[in-house]
Formats: sequence, structure tokens, C-alpha cells
Amino acid sequence: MGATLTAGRSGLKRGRRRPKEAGGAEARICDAIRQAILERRLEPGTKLQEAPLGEFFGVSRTIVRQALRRLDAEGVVDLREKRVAVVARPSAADVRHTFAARRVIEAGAVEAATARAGRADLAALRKLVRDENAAYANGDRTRGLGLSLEFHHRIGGLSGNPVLARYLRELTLLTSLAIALYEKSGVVHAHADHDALVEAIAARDGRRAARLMAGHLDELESRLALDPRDGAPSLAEIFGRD
Amino acid sequence: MGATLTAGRSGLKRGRRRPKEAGGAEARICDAIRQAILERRLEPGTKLQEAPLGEFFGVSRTIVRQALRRLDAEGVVDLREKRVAVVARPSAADVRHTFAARRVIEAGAVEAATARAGRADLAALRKLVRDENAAYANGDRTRGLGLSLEFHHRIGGLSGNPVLARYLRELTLLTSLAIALYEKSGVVHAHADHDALVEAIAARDGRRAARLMAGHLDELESRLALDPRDGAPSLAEIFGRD
DNA sequence: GGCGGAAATCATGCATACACGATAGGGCTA
DNA sequence: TAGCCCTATCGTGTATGCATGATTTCCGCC
Repeated sequence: MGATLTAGRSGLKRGRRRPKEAGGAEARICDAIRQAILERRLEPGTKLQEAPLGEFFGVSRTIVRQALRRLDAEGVVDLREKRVAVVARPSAADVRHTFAARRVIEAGAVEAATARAGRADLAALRKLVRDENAAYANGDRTRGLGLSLEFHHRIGGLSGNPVLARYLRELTLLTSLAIALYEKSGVVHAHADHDALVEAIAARDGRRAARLMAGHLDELESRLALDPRDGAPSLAEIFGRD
Repeated sequence: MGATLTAGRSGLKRGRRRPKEAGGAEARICDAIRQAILERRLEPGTKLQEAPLGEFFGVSRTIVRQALRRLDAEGVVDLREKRVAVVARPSAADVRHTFAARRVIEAGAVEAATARAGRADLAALRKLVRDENAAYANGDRTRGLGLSLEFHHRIGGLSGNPVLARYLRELTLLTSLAIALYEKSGVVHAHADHDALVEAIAARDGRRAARLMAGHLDELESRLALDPRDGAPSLAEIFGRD
């Protein structure tokens, strides 16, 4: 906790800094940080200092600051007055709210997606799930998580609603932080659920797909140690007699 | 269209600029602009220049720029490279997506709210709806819209989920822009629906509340001229012989 | 008289400078 | 030697300056 980014162990993919490419610099930094969080290279609590980031990406603090502010608005960065920015450490309550919101939004998204998905979309979805299962079977957890993520994002895209898709992206990112913080056992993802989900979509059963999605997210949430008794023991538990 | 803000007809509430109050300056500007949009004092397309805004609020362009960027991220301001920022003018498709997202999110929110609302909450909700109806009966449309808005925000708050509440705020703001742009007849709000909604909540019937909310939003959307044929006639319609 | 183009003006994009507050390290004291 | 305070350093908050590109205006031309 409290690690600072350095040139060597920064956790950020070298952002081939082209000194001339202007405009999208902020987006580049945001994406790099988001990606690093998704891939668990950036842990919650990691300090994100403006100057080092700026030097790393070849821009001034101004741009870095804009990027950090944006990420703060998304809830993935904690930006407190006069204090160094850190990767957010959502509380257990935050995480529960994130999951509750995901259940609402993603159930709606998958219902819309069910109505809109075409033959090709279904095939792509099926392939995605197959690859995901294969990755887990091979023990390639990182790849599995990445594909699982893509599956959820794909649902957002298929919903045809950019607003829902955007919210979904935000929430999956926050979920990644939640997993990093509260993961209980080793394998956290109930990837088997995806199969059933795709079949419900293929069967054009939006209701069932929505229900399955909600259940899937419940399952995911239940694999996190959000309960106080799951986390660090309280003082009462430590010192309480009996 | 294309009006520029001036000291006189700015549409912004005089932001009693205390030169010393630092930190929350950006939030103050954001709130002022949001409020002005909600109250229809700022129309879509209005130019928002950094320097005049900065002078008005007593801060430098830096702060104004931060505020505009945040509002851009929320979709209420259109911020294009090297161009003056303008209040967003969502397309008909954007509006449809906004409403679709609202149906999903607000149905979920009201369902949660139904489970959580206490006696006092219900009383407050009832009073709100009563005041709203009274305002409309008195022909005070502005007040009616304000109370209606507060009703929806209250639902978000009662959901107990800050994430959903935040999304809801964003979407109601966008809805305000949508109404300003696409309003068909004079009275756009189906305020009668709120009564039924409150009763469903009071009856602890979350399903029905969610259904009513979705219907309410459908009704609202249907009162907008989102259909191409409702909007500006095409050249073919104007000049086409027939 | 209307249209087109060029220059001046204006507004934004970005970097930097300066000031304030936080943080950490060292020295002092008990 | 351990704990605490004071100071030096560091990092962020805001304003401003300069460069680039958009916009408008004015003049010449047809």
C-alpha cells in the first residue's frame, strides 16, 4: 500500500510517447491507467503523482491533471485536495453499490442486447465464451479475466445504447478494483455462467438473460470478502474475551 | 442559436463571487450551469466562453476549463477541439438512448426505493407530488418542473445507491436538454403519473412501481418530437412536387 | 451590389511559474 | 533510546503567458 510509481516498476505500459501527437494525450493516459487497473498491474492505493506521470507520457502536468480529474469523476482515482492522487480503494459499501448498479444496468443491457443481437453477434459471443473457458482450463487466469471482461463489454455494445455501455465500462472498472481489494479465494470468476447467458440470448429470452445476468453478478459479489467478518478482524474480535 | 453569454443576459444566477472561497469554485460553476440548464435559462447551443465565465465567477480560465471539461464528460456540454464550448444539443438518437437508459436505471432505482422507503419518506414524497400538482394547477410550470425533477431525484436518493443516484442526475439533466430541444406541445410533463407511482411505492409493490416508472418515461418520451417527420421538414418535403 | 479571400482579432491548448499546504526527516528533550 | 516538534522539501492549486488555429471583418474584384 502506498507504492509510488517509478520509471521501472510503474505498472503502466510504456506509452510510446510520440512528442508530436497532441489532443489525445489525455485519453492516452486515461486508457493506460484504466488498462493497468483492469490487468491488475495497478493496485488500489497506488500513488499517482502528476510530475512523474507527465514525464513518463511526455506531457506537462496540465494534461496529467486533466486525466486524473476525469478518472476521479469515474471513481477509479481518489483525488483529495492538496494530496497526491491514488488509485481508488472502494469501501465494502461502495462495492455493494457498484454491484447493485451493475445488476440493474447490465440486466437492462442484456435484455436490449437479446432483442438486437444478430447471427454474427451470437457467433462472436459464443467464440468469446469458448476462448474464455479454454483460457481458464489452461490456467491462464489473466487471459480469462480479460476475455470475461470483453464479454461483458460486448453485451454493453450489443445493447445498442452508448449510455448504458459507458456506465457499464465504468462499473466493470470499479469491479476490477473491488476484486483486487476483496478477492477471497483464488478463482473469482464464475465463468460457467456465461454459457447459459449466451444460450438465453440465442433463445431470444430477454427475461431469462436478465435474470441470469443478475444471478451471475450475485455470484461474483458473493465471492468477495465484503462482510466485516470476512475482512480484517475487528478489535472486538481480537481482544474480546470469548 | 449560438447566443453568447454576456454580463447582462447570461442566464446564470449571479454567483455571489467570494474571492476567497477556493476549492469549490469548479463545483460552483458546474452547479450554476447545471441549474441554469434545468431551469431552462440556458438553451442548447448557447456558447460558453472561458474568459467571460471566468470573469463572471471571479476565477481564472483554468477553473472554468475544468468545469467545462467535467460537464463535457457528463454530456451536457459539447467541447470540441479549438472551438468554443456550447451547451450540448443531443440528437434525437441521443435522446432515445437517454430515455432507454433512464427506463433501466430509474426502474431499478424505484424498485430499490420501494423496499427502503420509510414512513417519513413516503409522507415527503406525497407532499412533493401534492405541491407539484398544485403548481401545475396554478399554471406555474417552472415550479412544477422543478418539483417534478426533485421527485425523480428523491427516488434516486431513496434507492440508497449513490451510483444509481448519480447516473439518474446525469440523465435527468440530459432529459432537460431533450425537452428544450424537442418539446412538442406546451405541457410536456405527465405529472399525474407521479401519484400512481407513490401509491405503488406505499403498497410496497416494487414490480408495479418499476413498471409505472417505465411507462411514465415512455409517456414523457412520446411527448417529444423525436420522429424525423415531427422535426424540421426535409428538403424533399418542402420542394418535392406532389 | 454581391461574392470571395486575406488579414486581424479572438478563443482555446498547453506549459510554466509561483504560492500554499502536506509530508517526511532530523534534531531536541525527557 | 523513544517520542515529539520543527523545519526543509516536496507536491499540488491556480493564474498567466505564449502559440496555434478558428472566426470575423473588411477590402478588392467581378
